[in-house]
Amino acid sequence: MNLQQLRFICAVVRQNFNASAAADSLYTSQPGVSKQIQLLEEEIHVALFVRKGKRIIGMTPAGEQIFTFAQRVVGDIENIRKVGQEFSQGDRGELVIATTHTQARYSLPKAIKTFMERYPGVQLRLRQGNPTQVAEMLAAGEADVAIATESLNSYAGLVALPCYQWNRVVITPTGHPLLQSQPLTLEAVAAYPIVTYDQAFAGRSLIDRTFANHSLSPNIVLSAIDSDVIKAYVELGLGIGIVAQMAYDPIRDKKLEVIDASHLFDPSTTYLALRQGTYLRGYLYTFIALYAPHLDRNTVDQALDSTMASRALLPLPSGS
Amino acid sequence: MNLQQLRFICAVVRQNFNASAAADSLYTSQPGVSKQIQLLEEEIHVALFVRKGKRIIGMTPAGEQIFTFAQRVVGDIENIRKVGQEFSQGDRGELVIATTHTQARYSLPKAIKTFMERYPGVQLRLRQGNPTQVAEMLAAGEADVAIATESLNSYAGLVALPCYQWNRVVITPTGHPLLQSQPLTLEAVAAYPIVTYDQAFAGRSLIDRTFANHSLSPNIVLSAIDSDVIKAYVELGLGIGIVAQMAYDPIRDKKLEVIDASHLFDPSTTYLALRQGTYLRGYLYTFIALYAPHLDRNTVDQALDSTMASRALLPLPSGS
DNA sequence: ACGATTTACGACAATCGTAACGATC
DNA sequence: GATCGTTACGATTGTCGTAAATCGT
Repeated sequence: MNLQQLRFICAVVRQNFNASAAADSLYTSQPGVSKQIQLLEEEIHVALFVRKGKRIIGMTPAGEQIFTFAQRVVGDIENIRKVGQEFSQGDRGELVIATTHTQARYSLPKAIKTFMERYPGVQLRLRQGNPTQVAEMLAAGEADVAIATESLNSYAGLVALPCYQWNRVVITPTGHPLLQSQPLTLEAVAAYPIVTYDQAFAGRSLIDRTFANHSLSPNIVLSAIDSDVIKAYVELGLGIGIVAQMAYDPIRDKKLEVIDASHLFDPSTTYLALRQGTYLRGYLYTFIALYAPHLDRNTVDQALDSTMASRALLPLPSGS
Repeated sequence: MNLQQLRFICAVVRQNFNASAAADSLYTSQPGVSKQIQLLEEEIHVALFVRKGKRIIGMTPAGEQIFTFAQRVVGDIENIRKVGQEFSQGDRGELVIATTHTQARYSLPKAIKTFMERYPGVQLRLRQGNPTQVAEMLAAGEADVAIATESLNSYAGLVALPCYQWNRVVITPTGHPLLQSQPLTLEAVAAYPIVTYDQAFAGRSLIDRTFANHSLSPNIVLSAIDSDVIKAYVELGLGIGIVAQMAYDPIRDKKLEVIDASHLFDPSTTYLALRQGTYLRGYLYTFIALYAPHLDRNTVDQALDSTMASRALLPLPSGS
């Protein structure tokens, strides 16, 4: 048995049972992948993959069980590498943050700036996507940490930590009639065409729910992935915008006016997620503390361990 | 990086930082072990072991962290092997039970007999030792399951499941004066020389505690590891015996008389322990259910997982 | 001086990639 | 016919064990 063989298994599964794609993803030849998998199957006398003729189309039950172990092994090898880097070159390395546009653009810059000054040897990479993609990147090991407002809680193998709460503002072109209605009500907002976030982004589901709870059917004329696009279309007069408060910049956004809407919507919470069972580089703790000061090293460790704690002894059965 | 390298690391640690012993335990040459470890250290640019000159005397902090991961990897490789065996030859294999003499002699035979009839292809091995050794055998992966009355709860990485409760009897040579004292009291027992279990065996600590709680200092003239030895010396008239009830056999032990002592001592519980994170062969579940019928497969799985369950989300800090 | 570790070296085995073949959609 | 997987083969690399050298107790 081999590490390579286990890596190949994981890659083939992750590439939807396509051995060629798996080979590409590991920068090796496809025959090598096939052969190693065959060798392993031969060694343990069990078929791991279901083949239809020569095509791999799925896993056997044994394969599924073995896959879970193989995954953990591959992850642990990665962990060992990270420990090595941590001790050999503590403040050099790579930090990959998977996040959404809004976080990358508005909530992260400050922490990232401080971090880069303190760790000039760390290469920072931002990988953007929608919250689901962000969670998947983290789960697949393509990122060290994920930051997003939705979808991070439900993923198995990930631990989500609350970072901060935020609420929304309504933005309008200058001189918009909505600016007169004081105080702002949901009904007033729903009377105008609305531009806001795409489904599954930045608490869009909460916006929908809020309107629905008041039996309102807002006219959402345009939905976009990021706050900047929304602002641009609001500037063009296509409608009023509902965006995260942090996305409004009074200096930059001179052509927009802002009305606080925190009394209309429940606050949303932005989470930071980590993969369970992974070794965290020292500078990652630092970064997390910079971004969310209440998440110090102990708190983070505890949260990651809390899933492993709480040993429960079974009670004795009533009979002798 | 290599599986072999990780195995070597684990072996060296387990052999108290003796590379030669590690090599022997893995049936390979000692230079090979040294070389592979050096190669790994070179690859990750970190010393794993602390050397005094050429002698390995301990681990570096990095080494300790890596060791924990290496251990898990080695365990998972073993798990993969077991899954393979389970699916390729479900009712063939090996079952190693680490247990104490009393369990092996008096509580296990019935379950083992039934088990062997049902699984003629499984090689059963009983490994005996004192409760601490039993726990260590299990933790080291030298046994699949451990059964003992003490010391199984405190071990990290092991999960202990209660099997059954039992109490003690006093045994005497025929015609012993103690047989007249009805009902039996602790004071009466303490008046005679006593033969019972060795320290750390079969609830000996509970016996000591019970006497101590009554401010009695029993005269324990002989302590032995197993019930049979105790019975032999009681037959010789060296004293009265305190043994587990199950160890008294009215047919075999014709030269002994028995007095129930369950009103004098609190019951003891015999536990069955498993290593966390190990794949359990199907027949092991069967065996456990034969031995302790309330421990069915689901119950066991749940107990093994319960340490991993209970995800807890941290509360938000009070300030936004 | 002995036990233990590292270094050196040679034989062997395993792995990898290219090329050709077979099957499937 | 294009994609995907297996087979075949040669070059390279890595691994393992013996023998010798080195270090520390």
